[in-house]
Amino acid sequence: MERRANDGQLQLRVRTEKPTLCRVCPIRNLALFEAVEDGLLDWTQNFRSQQYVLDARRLLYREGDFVAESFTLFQGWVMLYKMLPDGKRQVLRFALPGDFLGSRGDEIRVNHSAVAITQSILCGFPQDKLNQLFSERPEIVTRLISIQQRDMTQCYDHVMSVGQKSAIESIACMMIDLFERCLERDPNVRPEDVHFPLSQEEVADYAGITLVHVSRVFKELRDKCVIDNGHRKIRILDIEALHKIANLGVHTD
Amino acid sequence: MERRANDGQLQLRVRTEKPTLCRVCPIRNLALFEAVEDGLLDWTQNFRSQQYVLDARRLLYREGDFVAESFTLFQGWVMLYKMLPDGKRQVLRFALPGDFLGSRGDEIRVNHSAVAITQSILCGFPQDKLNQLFSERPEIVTRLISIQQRDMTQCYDHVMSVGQKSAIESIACMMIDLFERCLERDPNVRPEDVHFPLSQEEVADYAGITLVHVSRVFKELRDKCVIDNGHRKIRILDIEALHKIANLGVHTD
DNA sequence: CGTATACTTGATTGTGATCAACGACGGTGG
DNA sequence: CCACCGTCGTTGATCACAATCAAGTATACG
Repeated sequence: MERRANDGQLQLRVRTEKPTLCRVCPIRNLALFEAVEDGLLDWTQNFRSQQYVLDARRLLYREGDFVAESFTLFQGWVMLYKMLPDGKRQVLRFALPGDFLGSRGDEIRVNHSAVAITQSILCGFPQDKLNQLFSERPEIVTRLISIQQRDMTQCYDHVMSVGQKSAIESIACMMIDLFERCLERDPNVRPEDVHFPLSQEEVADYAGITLVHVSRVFKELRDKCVIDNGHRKIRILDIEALHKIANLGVHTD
Repeated sequence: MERRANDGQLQLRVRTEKPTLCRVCPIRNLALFEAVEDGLLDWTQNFRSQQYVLDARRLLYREGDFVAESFTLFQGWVMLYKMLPDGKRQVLRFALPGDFLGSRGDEIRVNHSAVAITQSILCGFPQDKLNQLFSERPEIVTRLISIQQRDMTQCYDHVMSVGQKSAIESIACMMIDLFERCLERDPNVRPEDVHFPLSQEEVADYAGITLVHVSRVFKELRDKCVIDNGHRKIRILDIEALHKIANLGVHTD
């Protein structure tokens, strides 16, 4: 194995442009503040420390770090992963706009790393302010619990996929999941315009197979006109076909 | 494939013996009420609906069910799993005494099933009472969030294990995890007395390999005097050796 | 004592890993 | 605009880990 030495610097820049406002946030319905009533949004705004920019390939945090801030991903794609001593990498999750990247407070180390796939914008919430917010607005706590439970559900699906499905099934599942999440974020987009900014290596490390094999599976799917792919670009052509391949369970919700 | 048709009835019996008291609960330090101060325990007690008994091999709930109650496992082992249409099963988690089995309320279907491995006792909390409890005791919400985050961390480790590790590494990880959790629950037990009431098929479905292969791996570990196993009984003989085999990451926490 | 469940072992197969080389594309600097 | 280089992707040959198929033995349990 012995792959990339994970030497990217932590490089979260404070965003210099005028920060966007919670009040008019286009992804709020997906995010932690979904539960907040409109009149309160200028107030919750104050609990956000900064908006940050994270360039592609830069680390948001690294396995073992103490992270004293949580984030809502506002724009871009962020990838969560873990590494083994022998250099093998497992991708745990692809975070899309609206997703909450929560730490466990500054006294506990995170057990995974997070890196930007594309240039990303994040809203930062210092842990202490977040705790204060939680104690004052119980509906936000309820929302957090519900977000965590959804994440757990997705993680269970992921375990199922990696543990029991064949390479092609696993990849089909993954494509369907990402596709649906993209549509959810941009309901008006034409399905044929949806694309994922992922390399085959990232797909491989998510699905628990090798990048060589991903290439072969992609070729097969290309030949069947199910997907199209190029340089860090994957496009779904036939979502129905993917569903047939994916071998989904009955209650994937 | 085409395995067992998952036809066990849901069979949660109300426990007839005198219910145990939260106030003197031996596993409270591991459970949801860890955060509750002693003086309040008689009060929290009232939010518990019943204590239940679930016999071995009986289902607590089934994938797709609406579950209107959450549980704290008081005694026994419970297994969470999902199934694929083709009969493949993925075990998601082994719940041990003190673990919280939380539903998402009665309007959302659970995406996995739960079955007792050994006869188990569970404390039941109806969702509405739980919500009331949460609104009155914020420290319990904090505790729930922290439990969920720990569960997430463990699920990430599981994905890593299933996705990137070899069969023997994956099994070694699993044994270490269970061993540590057993010691945590019974700090005074002699390590050589710890054993897991698991069949090789359950181990296989957790690690994402076949039961035949588990048998071969177990034989290898037996030959090296690392574990000992028999009829639904696995015993750790050499935890150090397991650590060497397990290929653990640095920050598994 | 008989039957079901759990486990073992051998033979064979196959999916996906590994090794290796090459090709395509995009970005950068001259 | 072109040459260069690094990243990304493709393809073929070979290998290995674990799956599958198939019988068998032990153990628990009624």
